[in-house]
Amino acid sequence: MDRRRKKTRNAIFTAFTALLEKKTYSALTVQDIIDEADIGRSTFYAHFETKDELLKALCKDIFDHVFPSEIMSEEKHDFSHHSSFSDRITHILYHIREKQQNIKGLFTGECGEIFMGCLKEYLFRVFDDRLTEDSPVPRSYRLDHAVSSFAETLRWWLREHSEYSPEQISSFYFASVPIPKD
Amino acid sequence: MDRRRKKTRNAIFTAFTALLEKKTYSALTVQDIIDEADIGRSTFYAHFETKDELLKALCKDIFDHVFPSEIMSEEKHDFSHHSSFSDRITHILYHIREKQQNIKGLFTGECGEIFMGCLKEYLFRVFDDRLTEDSPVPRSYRLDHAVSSFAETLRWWLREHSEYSPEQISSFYFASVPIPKD
DNA sequence: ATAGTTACAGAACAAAGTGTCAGATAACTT
DNA sequence: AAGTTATCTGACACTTTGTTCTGTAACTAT
Repeated sequence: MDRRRKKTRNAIFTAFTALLEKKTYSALTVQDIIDEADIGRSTFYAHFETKDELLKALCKDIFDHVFPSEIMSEEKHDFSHHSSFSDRITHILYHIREKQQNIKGLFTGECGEIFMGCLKEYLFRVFDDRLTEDSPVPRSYRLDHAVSSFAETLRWWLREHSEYSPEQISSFYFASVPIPKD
Repeated sequence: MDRRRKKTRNAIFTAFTALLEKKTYSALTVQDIIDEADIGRSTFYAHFETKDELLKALCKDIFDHVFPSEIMSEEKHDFSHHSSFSDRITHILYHIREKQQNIKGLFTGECGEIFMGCLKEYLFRVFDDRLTEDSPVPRSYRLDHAVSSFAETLRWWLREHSEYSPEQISSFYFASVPIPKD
């Protein structure tokens, strides 16, 4: 990828994240981003069709870091030789905390819907093979519940309770959701 | 309240809900609502300052119906003589299903954030006194988890699994969340 | 019933944002 | 060194926004 392209893309991401600390997502205009990133109008549209596409691209960037391929279900075979499921969850929590500053503003406000939606897509793949087989409750419900609960746990954590450690958060989660820890 | 005011307010609500089935919330303009409701421009602004305020008002209207005062925690004393907590939950589920058509579009898309936020405010009051006292997990987390899980349960139900009865949904919920049923 | 109040329609308005397009310059690739 | 690609500046028509004005119709209270 062209250096110039990388540089501009990054400038847009940085401006976007910075602005989200001052304004809400819906109040944020493309014009604001252009001014903050100090780029030409057409340059923005050369990178992203809309504000929503920009947000989605940013989410993907973040989650590709938070969920490295060895943590995803598909590759779990290598991983599970070394560690339990709750270890995988704790790993994810550490990665989330690293990106805390970028993520915080995305949980709240109107962009939360898109951000949480993207987060859940990744989580579905993490939790998909962790459900017990026999239950009177539909599998679809249990998977949705495990995923949604974890996503909301992250939101609760970063919103106002970041004093807890990743290990503590993990224990809170497994104490509240019927998912085996290993 | 003035008849004319009620009538116009209702026309706006109706137009708004109707439009949400064709367009997403963020793509919806005040102009669209004005045209659909067939009212003057200044009339809209005489009722609501912004699109968001309109949405919030609609949410309040819906939830004041879904959560009648006798179901809310404050008034539980009268209620609990006759029925268990899971009965109260089932009552809520019936009310939700009644308003299904109005609610469905509000769960998804960009307005979901505001809608879910409003829903949770009501739910916090319903669940506040239903938590067990002694637990190693912080009370704040357990309350947030119970509320979020229930809100997401409703979303799951109406999104793609409305074939289940309120009683079934209630049983799925209590099977997955550590909250006493009575 | 009459007088006073309140809500609405219609139209006009400036201000701001949107998305696109052309031409010029600079940075990159081979 | 030549060709490609990304960016920049400026401009464009268009839509949306929120406000203000005037006249008219509907309501309320005495």
